[in-house]
Amino acid sequence: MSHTTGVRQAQKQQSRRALMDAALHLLEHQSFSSLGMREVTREAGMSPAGFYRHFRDLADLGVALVEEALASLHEMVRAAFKEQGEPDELIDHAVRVIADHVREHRAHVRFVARERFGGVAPVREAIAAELERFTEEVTQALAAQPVSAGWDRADVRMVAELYVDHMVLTAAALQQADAETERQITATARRQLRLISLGRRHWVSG
Amino acid sequence: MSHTTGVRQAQKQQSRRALMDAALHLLEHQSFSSLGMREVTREAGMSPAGFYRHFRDLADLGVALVEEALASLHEMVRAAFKEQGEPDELIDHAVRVIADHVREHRAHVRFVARERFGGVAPVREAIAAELERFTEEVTQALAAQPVSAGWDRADVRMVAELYVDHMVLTAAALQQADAETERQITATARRQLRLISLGRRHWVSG
DNA sequence: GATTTCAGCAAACAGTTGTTTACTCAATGG
DNA sequence: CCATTGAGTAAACAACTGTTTGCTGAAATC
Repeated sequence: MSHTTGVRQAQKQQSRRALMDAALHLLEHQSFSSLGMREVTREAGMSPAGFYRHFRDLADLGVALVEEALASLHEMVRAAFKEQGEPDELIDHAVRVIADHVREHRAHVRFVARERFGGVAPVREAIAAELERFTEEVTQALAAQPVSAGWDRADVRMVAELYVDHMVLTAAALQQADAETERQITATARRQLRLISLGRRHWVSG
Repeated sequence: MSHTTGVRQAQKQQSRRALMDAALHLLEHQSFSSLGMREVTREAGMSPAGFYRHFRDLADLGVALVEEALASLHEMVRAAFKEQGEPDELIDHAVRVIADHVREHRAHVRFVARERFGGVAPVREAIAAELERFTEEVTQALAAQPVSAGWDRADVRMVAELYVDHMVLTAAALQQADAETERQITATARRQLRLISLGRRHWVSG
């Protein structure tokens, strides 16, 4: 067990984490385009030049953050759609899952919400690409539901976009809310989802 | 007519406009928190010190931009709700009004979309306050419609938030779209609004 | 017409920025 | 054990930042 190889890689990855965590921490009070790389390395306890061993750019680090932040979403939706029960119960469950996710990954959520339309093109585009994949996944899940039987694919996709946008916006609102505001937001979100789901059941596609 | 008083104020306001226009122009490629005030004065053709004759802060200028950008919305919604006709026609009209507005005020729309969750607190809060007033206005307009007869005020408000969020998001998407993408976005938006309006008609409040 | 006001300027201020250079020294692999 | 690799450092770089100071000259006031 004394034969340790890969120690070096582990140390490097630890530094990389430190940089990303430092950035994530600083991003709670500012937006990405105002972030300085000296600022990040300072926060991470590293010398400025060391940064270049890990990222070419700050934008490069930003893209890494996007992938990290949105990776967990895919399994989230998969789990949410596997659930079974009354529509209202499914909605309650989905909203609860989102609220939990935000509470556990506040910094990541804030970052995505802020930079979705932010000023740094590579980051913005990475988020768009990831949300696109996400929307496609939701589209497929919705298409498999009995309610969508006989629907145009475009109509299913349209509903998926509505759901995804609503979810992202709810997460963005939750991320900056205290306990009482969180209650209000989730209550409203549940009713909005119920209204949308009502519209779905009465939609005639084609 | 040679007796010119107020010339001074007019010149000052012209410089103020130049500063705001310069900022607005720079904000097409970056976000507000990365904006420098030397950058703004340079773009406006003014010396750095001159800035302080008009604004205390860059944030101060940002808030002024928010008010300018969202001022026109109020008359927009008033006009849209005064219209009469079939629900689908109303939706088509509303979407067209939004698309026109975005085309005519692209920079303002981009600014609001970007800074709604941006990194500069005073700007973010000014947008939130203005959108809140806007949502309240929509709530009242919706409450006056026959469809909302007997509804909880909270339910009406919930629908208003859904509409406003959807409108802002649509505008944000349109602002960075070419002609073909614009067609797709407006087509989707129309269907989404129809689905929501369908949900409204089948909602049982209370 | 003399006096006051005040928008805008030039210059200087101490800090900070991103990037490059030559370096150290521990982990690696033969 | 010895040579190589490469993560992280310290120092220096020109360029830029926001803000203050004293000034100029045209518009405003009396």
